[in-house]
Amino acid sequence: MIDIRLFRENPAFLKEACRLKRVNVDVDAAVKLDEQRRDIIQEEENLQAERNRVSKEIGAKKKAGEDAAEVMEQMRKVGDRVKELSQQRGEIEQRLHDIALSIPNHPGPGEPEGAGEEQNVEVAQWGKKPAFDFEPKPHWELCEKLGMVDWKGGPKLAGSGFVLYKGTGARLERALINYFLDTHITENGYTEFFPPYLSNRDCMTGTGQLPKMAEDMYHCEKDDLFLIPTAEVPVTNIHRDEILDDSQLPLYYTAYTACFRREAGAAGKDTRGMIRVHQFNKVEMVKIVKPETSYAELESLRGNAEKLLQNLGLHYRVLQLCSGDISFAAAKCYDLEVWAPGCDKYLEVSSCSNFVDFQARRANIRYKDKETKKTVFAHTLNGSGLALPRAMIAVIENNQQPDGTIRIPKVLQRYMGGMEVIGA
RNA sequence: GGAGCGUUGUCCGAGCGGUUGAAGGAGCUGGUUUUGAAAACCAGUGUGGGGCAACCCACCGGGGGUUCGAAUCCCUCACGCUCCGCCA
Repeated sequence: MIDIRLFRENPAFLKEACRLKRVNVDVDAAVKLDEQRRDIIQEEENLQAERNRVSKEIGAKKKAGEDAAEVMEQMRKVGDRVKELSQQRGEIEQRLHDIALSIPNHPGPGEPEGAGEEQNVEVAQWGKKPAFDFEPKPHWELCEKLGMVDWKGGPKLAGSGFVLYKGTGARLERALINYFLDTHITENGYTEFFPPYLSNRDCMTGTGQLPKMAEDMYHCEKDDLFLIPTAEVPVTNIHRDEILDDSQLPLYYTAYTACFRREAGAAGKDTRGMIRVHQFNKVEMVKIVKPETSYAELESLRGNAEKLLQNLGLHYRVLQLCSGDISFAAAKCYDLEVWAPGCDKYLEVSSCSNFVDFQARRANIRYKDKETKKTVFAHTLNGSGLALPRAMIAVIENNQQPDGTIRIPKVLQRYMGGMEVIGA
């Protein structure tokens, strides 16, 4: 959430954020509401102060055995008026809050401006597209032939957009998850968590999925719980409503979870294979850091994700997202896209974002700064490291051989019981 | 699902309906003492909001109510603990 003080201090900044993120919000209406709110507060608090003062006098009078009926009647009227004002204020604050929640985070200075993905800027590349002396096949054919996925099973069990991995397919998925997690906890200094897959409304609002993304999430009405669309939600919310000690920061957390997305607006896109599905696996990295370090932390976070692709020997490119393509809550974002020769396109396997204080403000994650002795909002970041099944697709399609077998990258072999080739 | 108990500041923990923003600890910060450290002693130390300011207001799990006045009484919801039932 944006700082509501900005409604009176710098509404232009908020309008700019909306314009850059291509979001339409009536900032001027909020500015007016904010003024009304302050007027009411003034009157309300004056009356409360009066009531507090007189009430003490009533106490004193009664103790002295004097009659206080008249002033008590007066104060009853004051109380009624306060109640009235407080109700008015409540309504205004609700509307103000709704508007505040719908204002996106301002992209940091120097972010490329643009309307959509066409304006994203490629900032790095690693490796190159592998050369095949045969026509590389798409993963759905390879998986079918090797019995790695039961393509009928997912739809039969849950519906289209669900995948039933099988045999070496299931094991390869698990190998990638373990490889990613182990790397983060042994080499990159992250602490592993294994959170619930359902989160409550407070968590969803804290990280910014609600109210905007409600349509994209699976919701259990009876319990008012949401299936998490990413581990970012539970992991970032671990410290919701807490004041951390300065010495605890930075916090590096990682978690594997399944992720659930209704993909409400994506009908017809990537329907073939398992590029876009309703349930997928992902290892996520989350950082909670001091403000002055967050942009540097974003670079190292991105480095952690990139290293995984490098060790798998997969060619990828890094995009810096333009203002219109950065997510609602983020200030700066890199996407890592891995090359998939069978699909003949780049696939997004990681999105690394700096949210600065936007999520922290919503989720109320603060820390006590030792130097200034102030309680301030922390900065939060997160990034995939990495998202399945796209990483799996890349491994399969890049390592295929003319006979349809698949070489297993060196770093994964120990997780596959020493297996070197699938289908040999 | 039923019954009982509980939820107070960074943490632990008191709290009769009126001067309690909240006793007492712990922690933290500063000071005295010490060759230095520890200990001891003294002082300070919550969050949010309104106002140029003096200052004022709100906050004792969330929401509502009673009252001139609520951390304290009532209702309700959430969470936690204990016991019972049910299931694994």
